[in-house]
Amino acid sequence: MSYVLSAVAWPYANGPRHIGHVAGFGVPSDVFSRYMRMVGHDVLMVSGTDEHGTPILVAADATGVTPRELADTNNRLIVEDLVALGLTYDLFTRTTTRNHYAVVQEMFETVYRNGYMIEQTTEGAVSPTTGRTLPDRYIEGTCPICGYASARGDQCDNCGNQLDATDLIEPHSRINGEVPVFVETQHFFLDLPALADALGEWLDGRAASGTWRPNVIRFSQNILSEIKPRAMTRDIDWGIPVPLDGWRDNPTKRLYVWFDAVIGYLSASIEWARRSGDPDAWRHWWNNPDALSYYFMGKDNITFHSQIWPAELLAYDGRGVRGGEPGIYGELQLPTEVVSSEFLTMESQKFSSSRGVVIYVRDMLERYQPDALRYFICAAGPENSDSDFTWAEFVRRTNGELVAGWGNLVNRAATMIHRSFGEIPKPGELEPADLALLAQVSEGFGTVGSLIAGHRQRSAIAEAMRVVGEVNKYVTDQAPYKLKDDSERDRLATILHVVAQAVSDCNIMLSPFLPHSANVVHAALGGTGEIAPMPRIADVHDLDGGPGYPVITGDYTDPTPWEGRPVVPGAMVGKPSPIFVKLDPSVVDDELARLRLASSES
RNA sequence: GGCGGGGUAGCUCAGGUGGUCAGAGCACACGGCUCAUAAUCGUGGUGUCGCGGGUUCAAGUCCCGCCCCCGCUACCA
Repeated sequence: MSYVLSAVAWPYANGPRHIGHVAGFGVPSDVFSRYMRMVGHDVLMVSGTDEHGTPILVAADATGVTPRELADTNNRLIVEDLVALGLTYDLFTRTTTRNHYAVVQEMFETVYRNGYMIEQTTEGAVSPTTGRTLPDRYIEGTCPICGYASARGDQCDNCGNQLDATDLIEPHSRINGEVPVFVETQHFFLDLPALADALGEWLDGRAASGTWRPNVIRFSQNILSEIKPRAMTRDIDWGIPVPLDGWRDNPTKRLYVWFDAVIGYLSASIEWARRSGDPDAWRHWWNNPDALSYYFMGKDNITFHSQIWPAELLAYDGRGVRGGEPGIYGELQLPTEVVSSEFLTMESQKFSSSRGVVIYVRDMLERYQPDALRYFICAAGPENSDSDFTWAEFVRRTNGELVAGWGNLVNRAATMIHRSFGEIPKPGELEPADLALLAQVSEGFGTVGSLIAGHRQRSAIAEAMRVVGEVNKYVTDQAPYKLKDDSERDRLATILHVVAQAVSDCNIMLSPFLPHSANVVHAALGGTGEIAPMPRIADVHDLDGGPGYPVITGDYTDPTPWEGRPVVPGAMVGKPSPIFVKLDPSVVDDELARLRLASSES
């Protein structure tokens, strides 16, 4: 068994998250982590909210609060949403903890000492009133090539040409309309070319493993060919101070949000260890060459996980052309696999909070069961290509597959057992049909498991549902409801025992995908305790004297093994109530009307 | 413009390394069953695999050209 790090993308705390976000990083990472625990690995699943950077500063200014206040609000919203979805983080923290600041600064200092942070002078746009850097994207003007009036500082959306902000005719800030001034400014650049060979070697090795999704490895190798130094500091007053003399106390220089955000995987692991009582426990996942690490995200984050983050690690380890020595954390391991998903669209449109094309996790969970959303994401999510969320498809998947396929099987099984015996009956001698069904279910664990391990969750859940279909077929074929004579009582007991066993096993097989209902099904068949662990929110103190904050954590030790588990004859089976809520078809029109309203108001 | 992904039955989509690869689910039709949230089980598919060339004994599956859709394009998380 191995140490497995589930490194889940850090949701940005400039607002609540929508279902596209959790489809990309949330649910897939949780399914994977739950499964890996069930097969016996030591899983550490960490993440948190990413709270630095210009967008949060801008959003805070717009609403008249401090960036910290804005982050506090959104951090708690996001924490509540992710817990409601049942995502089993060992620790979900945030980037504004003192622990994170210290880890980030240690990374920077070591990378700097090893010679991979180079100081350069650049020209940047700043707001004359605030003195803050204006990122190119926040500058608008007329395109010097085609004359389009709303070209951005980085490119023109009309003619597609790449631009420099200084090229724009009549440039102005998209934030407040003022004319930016261009000034010379000093910044630290991560010397990616000095790390390119090591990065390439690592990527080649990962490519050779054949386990990465093809588009992810291809994209990663592609961007390596145009690698150049990249600024890791900003002219901004919201972020982590640069830990060097002359910079540390400069209120206008901070580390780039992406430099610090990816370090969150390490800092969260360290925070988890410190809270666990064994402050060095994180080293099992980070210093151990045999440990495995999987990074889950949407495709817009690939660059940062297959280039920037590994480059930071290589620089920290001293493995670039300039050599060097690791810092106090020792030699840190690079990602085993970058598991990127594509994008979910909404009724064929790109999600857009500003245009009202969106459904927030919170709104979804207020109206529908968390496992209904999880089922949709697992069965139809953007795993290897973009996929579309439509309300019609959501209702169809829920009613036709979850309710009619799986929920109904549980219900018919429990009803028959309850009426005939009131408990799980003792089986008589098993007939070939009984053995054949149990064998199919048993094989399902191997098939479904290897699909989850290979990040093919759509196929995995489809296979599990196919097994569910086999059980439904068995019930129809054996027709236990026709066995009413006393002379048939033994056979009836045997069939219903086999059904109970098969349903119980399917439930374990589905539990990584549908953890909430797994516990309900388990109880309906007379089981005790929970077979799928659930996360909880804990309000904690900052370990180093900062303000307190909520975290997601949980006890996921002693997992249900990934295999069939004998049902216990004699366990009480009461009259069941439906597991899943069947949706009224009017849901489609109602939700589409809601969507139209939201987009017309925006 | 560059890079990437995609165009397969009415709909949603599977189809690593070329030879049962022409498929699944939904929808639809008919039949069975009645334990179950009218749920379930069985039977039924004559599709130019975007278009045009090419390689090959053999191509959705490889090569070239073209058309269309989508995403990304990094100091925006």
